[in-house]
Amino acid sequence: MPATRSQPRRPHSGSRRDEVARLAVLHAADDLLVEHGFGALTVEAIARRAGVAKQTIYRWWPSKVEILLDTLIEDSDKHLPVPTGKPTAESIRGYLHGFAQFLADDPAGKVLLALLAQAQHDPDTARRFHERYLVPRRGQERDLLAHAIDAGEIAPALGLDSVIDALVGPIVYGALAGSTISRELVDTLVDDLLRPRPN
Amino acid sequence: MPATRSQPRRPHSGSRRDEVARLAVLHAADDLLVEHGFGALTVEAIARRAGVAKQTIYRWWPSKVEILLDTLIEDSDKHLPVPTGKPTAESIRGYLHGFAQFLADDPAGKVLLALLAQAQHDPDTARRFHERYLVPRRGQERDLLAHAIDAGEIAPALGLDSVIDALVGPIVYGALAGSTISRELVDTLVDDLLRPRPN
Amino acid sequence: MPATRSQPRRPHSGSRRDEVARLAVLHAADDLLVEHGFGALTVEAIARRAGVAKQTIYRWWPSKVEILLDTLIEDSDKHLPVPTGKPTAESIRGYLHGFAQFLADDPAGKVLLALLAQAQHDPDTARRFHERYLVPRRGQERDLLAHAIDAGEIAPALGLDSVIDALVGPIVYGALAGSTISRELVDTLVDDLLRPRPN
Amino acid sequence: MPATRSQPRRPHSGSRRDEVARLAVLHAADDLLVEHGFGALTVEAIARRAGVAKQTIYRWWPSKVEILLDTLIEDSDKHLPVPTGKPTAESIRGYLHGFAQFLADDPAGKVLLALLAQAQHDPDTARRFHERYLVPRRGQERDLLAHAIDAGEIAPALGLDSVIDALVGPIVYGALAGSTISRELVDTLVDDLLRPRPN
DNA sequence: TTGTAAGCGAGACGGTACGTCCGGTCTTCAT
DNA sequence: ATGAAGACCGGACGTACCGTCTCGCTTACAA
Repeated sequence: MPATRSQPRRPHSGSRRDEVARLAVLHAADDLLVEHGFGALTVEAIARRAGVAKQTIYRWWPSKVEILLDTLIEDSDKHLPVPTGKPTAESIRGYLHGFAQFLADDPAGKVLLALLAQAQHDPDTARRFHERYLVPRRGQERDLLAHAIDAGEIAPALGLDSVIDALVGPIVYGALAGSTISRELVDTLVDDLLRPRPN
Repeated sequence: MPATRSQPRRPHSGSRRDEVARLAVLHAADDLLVEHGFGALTVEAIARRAGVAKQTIYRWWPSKVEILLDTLIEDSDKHLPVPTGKPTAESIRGYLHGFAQFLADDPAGKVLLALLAQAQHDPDTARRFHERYLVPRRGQERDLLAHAIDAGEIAPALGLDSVIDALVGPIVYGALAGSTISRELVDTLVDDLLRPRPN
Repeated sequence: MPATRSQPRRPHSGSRRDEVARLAVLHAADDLLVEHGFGALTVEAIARRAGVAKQTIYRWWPSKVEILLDTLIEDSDKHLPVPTGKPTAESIRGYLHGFAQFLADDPAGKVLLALLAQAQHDPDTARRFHERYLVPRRGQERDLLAHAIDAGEIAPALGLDSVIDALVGPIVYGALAGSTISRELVDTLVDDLLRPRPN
Repeated sequence: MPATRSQPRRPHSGSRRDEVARLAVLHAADDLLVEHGFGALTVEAIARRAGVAKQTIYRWWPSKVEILLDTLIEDSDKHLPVPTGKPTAESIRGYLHGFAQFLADDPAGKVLLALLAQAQHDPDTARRFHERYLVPRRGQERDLLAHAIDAGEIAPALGLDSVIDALVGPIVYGALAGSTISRELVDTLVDDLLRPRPN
């Protein structure tokens, strides 16, 4: 019986979705993941931390994975946009360095890794992670490379998807395995795979 | 009345560790993982499937992750040995193709992916997975490359770990993301990263 | 195209209490109780069944118990009035037989039993049930007997409340326990307790 | 993470049912009912109060009603046995007075009333309450009266069940309605219904 | 004629309890 | 000593209602 609570009880928004609650959930999930890992990321803990009823979470998200997808999509568009300006080899290189740093340092990078991991454990997660994140981002990346090819900036010997796998794979794998990917490695990959010497 | 002892009831061994039970647990874990995914891989389910008491599992393995590690190490040494004979660029290429196929088709490959995933969720898993699998195998792979360099078969421009990350990363990432890594991609990586043209 | 207004949508009444909604709630509560028992009698279910917003219920009734009290009082005055005409032993006997039948067959009888039951679980219900139902009715019954005594129709050996308890108790208890009270029992009680033979 | 608990953790009993836990549950249920009413009698509260896991309750009792039935049967056999010795009118009278007091003062009396109430709300409760309590006890009471008739101690004008309803009904109804049944009422009922004057 | 005030259906909100599942620890008993 | 069996505490799951609230609409009455 928590009758001693004196503060005036944040009024809720009525019959429209409560944006405050929505953000509280997203941030609580993010924080819990970063602070205590995916294992501690239970719906109950999120609700507790966000100061929100469990039902409010279940009303809007079918699973905690969708919560993470929401935060990942927002943050990844914000912190790691795929370059859209004039496509140069340098902008691609910069994007890849940014990606490595995103995975290593940004909370949203942990979210990405957690989702990629959870996708191995649960087919539904895999499907949704592909639909909502991997496929759209892969599309943007393909565009980036295609435009750079059109502009004559790069001339990869492999198909677009293969090149992207070859560039992104080591970065992601390094983050998963806990090793740090050297800047040199990324640079070498860019040099070797995107601008094969013409001879 | 001959039927009082209705079924033969495999007798257990008394005071030595029961090898039958050990194998039953390993196989049950493997089967459950392949058939129903990591999410269905509970200790209770393993015990049920193996026809073994839960306590028998906890007596010998501190967690289900160690069970998977046991199966992974046995199977991976058996199905995907790191080449130890005369080191050639071709044997390395063969090893990488074998690795891709191992991840795609072999049940033990699913175990590897599951452990790599679980390592993202749980620091203990990460530590043990590194200690027992990643580090030893990385050591063998480093030896492989070092011997090939000594033999003049390859001449990578990057450090050993970076090269391995660059070669293995795309394969693992492809398996994680569900895409199929083309043989061509592996070949190109081998060509570009291990035998840079001397120009 | 006459069908744009697909269903007529009963308009509500504006700034006065909506009598249609009031009756819908009372009937919904009654029906739910009879059809699915008190356990299914939730405010949400009543609102759903009555086609009424939950808030409309909470605006007018402090609890579902008050809804039941409203229906009980209306129905019990209508279906089981305490006789007020010339008081005879026979009218008392008839009232008791009517009471037994009311409990056994009338939906409002189920409401009475449910409230008597709920009063055991919740002191507020007990208080309100006494105030609004038991006490007034007991008063009418006491008047009935008092007038019959004045008229020389009966001569009970016990106080009024005790006699009423002795007459009504078995009927109620029979209904609660699910047994059927025989007409003979009621008749015997009336004979023995109201008209003790003078010798 | 309640890691500060210093007390040595009552060890549990292994693969046999834990009698300590069983009694803790029964007493917790009883206490909660008496102290805070049936409304506060949730399975979670019982578990909390008994210091027992919820699952331990669900393992042994299908519902909280069965818990109450267990306590009622034990206590009611102990505190209010149906007389079995030489059957006299006086022993019957004593039993009825004891019954009135049991309902008014004994915690187990509250349990009986709560179950009788809950039986009105839920058919399953009704069925089990009849099977496990009402029917057996009614059988004993019928035996008591039958023996007393055989012994010439009483000579009721009604059938056994009707007599019992007439005697017990007012007592139970009084307890339900919160009124106190006078000793005089019980005595009068015994006199009038069991020993009709022979004229 | 037009505020304005109240009632209305709808439904989101913070909570509590439900009954189930599994984790990891413990004890008993047969082998 | 080992292993099968299974009870135990703990705690998360996803659902159902609770009682409160705000929204946008409709209607009736008063200015």
